Amino acid sequence: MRFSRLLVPTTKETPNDATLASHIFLIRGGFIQSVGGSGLYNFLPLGKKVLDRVRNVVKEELDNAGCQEVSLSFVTPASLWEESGRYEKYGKELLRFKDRKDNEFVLGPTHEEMMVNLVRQSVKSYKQLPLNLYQINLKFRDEIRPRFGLMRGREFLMKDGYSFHADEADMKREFDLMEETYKKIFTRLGLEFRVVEADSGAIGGSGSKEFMVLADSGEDTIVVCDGCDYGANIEAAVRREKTCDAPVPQLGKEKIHTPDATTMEALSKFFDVDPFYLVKTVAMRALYDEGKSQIVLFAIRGSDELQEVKACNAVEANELVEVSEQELEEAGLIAGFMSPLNAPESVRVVIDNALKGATGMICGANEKEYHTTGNTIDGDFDYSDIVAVQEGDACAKCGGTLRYTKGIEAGHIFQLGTRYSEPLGCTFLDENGKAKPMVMGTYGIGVSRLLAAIIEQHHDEKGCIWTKESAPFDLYVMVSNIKDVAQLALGEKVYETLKAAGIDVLFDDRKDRFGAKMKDYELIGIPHAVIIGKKLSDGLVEFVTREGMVKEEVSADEIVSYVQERLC
RNA sequence: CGGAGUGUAGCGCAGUCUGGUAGCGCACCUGGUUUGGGACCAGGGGGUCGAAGGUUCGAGUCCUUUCACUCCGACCA
Repeated sequence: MRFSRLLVPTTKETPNDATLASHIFLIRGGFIQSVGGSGLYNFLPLGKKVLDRVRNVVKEELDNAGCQEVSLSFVTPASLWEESGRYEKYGKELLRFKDRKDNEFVLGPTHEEMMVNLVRQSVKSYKQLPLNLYQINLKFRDEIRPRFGLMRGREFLMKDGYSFHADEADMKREFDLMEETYKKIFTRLGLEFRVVEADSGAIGGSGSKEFMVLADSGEDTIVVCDGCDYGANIEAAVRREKTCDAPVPQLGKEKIHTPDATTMEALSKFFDVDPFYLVKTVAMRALYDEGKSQIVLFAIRGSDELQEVKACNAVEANELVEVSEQELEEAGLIAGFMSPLNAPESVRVVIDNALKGATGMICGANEKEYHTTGNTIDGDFDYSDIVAVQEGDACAKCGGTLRYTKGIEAGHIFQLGTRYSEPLGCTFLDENGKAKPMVMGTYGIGVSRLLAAIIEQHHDEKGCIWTKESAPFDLYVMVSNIKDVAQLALGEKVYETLKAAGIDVLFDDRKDRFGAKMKDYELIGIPHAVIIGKKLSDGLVEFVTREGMVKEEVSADEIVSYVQERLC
């Protein structure tokens, strides 16, 4: 491709809303273009090329693993979503609309329902199983707050795969195969990543794993162990039960006047006890289908933090929202002095596993300006793991030290079981002619997000540094001064020869000066370049490696074979 | 959803306080010079000043309403 013919609107200036390297360089490099903000982007020729190359890597590895590509309608009938029960569960992120006949539709944010619908219509026998179908298609999620360019757009390209099995064991086999396949994909793309245990979110199911591309700018916090290979999203991370060196407070069962002790810190000072022996009670409103809701008190140790996703799962709510003091009062609760022990009947109580059987605990009294001491937590409550693992906690697996790191969720695989096949009636006949729901797995990769992830990991202050398999071109060839007949002639020859040899070359034949072209090269970030310039009079050209901007002088006569050698 | 901010040329911004015929940089077009680190000179095109209503002889500027976008927060009671 000749640069003079390519639409690459590179800019010197940074769009004012871009803060992340990937966002800045993808826009400045002319890969993508914002569509009036709000998380929508156009892919320009360079961006489309990268997208296609990444997509091809994904497709090749999946096809190798025996998956089959399909393409489902992006517009999906609302009735399917009602059938699965997700029409409400998914909430406001579902973009709903009506057609001229007043039929309701949604733009697919993920396609479990559609794929199950496809399979239930065409698969009837155990002989047709297992089956792994995927597509690489647009998705739309009406995000609360789109940001960071391609990292969290509303419309995005996603690979979503679904597998169908006769039994649990076969589904697990496929799940492991997908984990291996995903590792190959991310490795080929040149990414440093970590596979971690995860929460299943709105998709549902159990035993899910996320593929986290490690980057400080990642939106997810992941917990990793120094001692073993344990890794988990903070939303799902577990730890070895915590202990406290400070002694159990020897206070009898009493009600104490504690006027200003409305925070854990103040309470800890007031009684001079470690927060470990305080009960922190967090009130939240749990939202359910059909507008139902309930106030829930989550009780954890004062030294812990509530993990909201875990808490939400513990009460099987669609969402947790905060509760105003007024609402608390109406429910018979007093902010700052709440207790799970004698809570009003209308509120639900969930107690963290770590508190089960705890003694000597200090709690609110459910009475203004009073706390009670000497409590033992042993009642007949709902117990659940609802705390956030903290840095320095001990690994449940090996006892090593856990620490936080940041990651970009690039892939997520789930063991779904019959979560969708059952309500949607996706059954098959087994060897005995009995109808059974299929056992499913589902597997996603954020393909457009991967472009951002690659740049987050591979860039410098000057621009992008694409990895071999993601680069928009294999090689960039620059003629420094196109008015120099010898330079131009060599450039044309190198371009044509390498192109014929199957190398994808971007040939910079623009009239611009050396500096401007160099800036563009560095911004666009093709892995290697050949620069034909002044030294051609001495029979020399330069071979450049974008990573580190390493320049090597090569004889002009040998440059073609040199490039072929280096690019293989 | 709460808080803050911004809407003026394709992009980045000034002008708004104090009302008087819309400006700068980048990008773009024409001609010329220049060619190893985002060149220079000369000329040029491009605007319903987010939208609606109001005040005024006159509104980008003041008032009211509204829409959009961006940032921060979402929880330790």
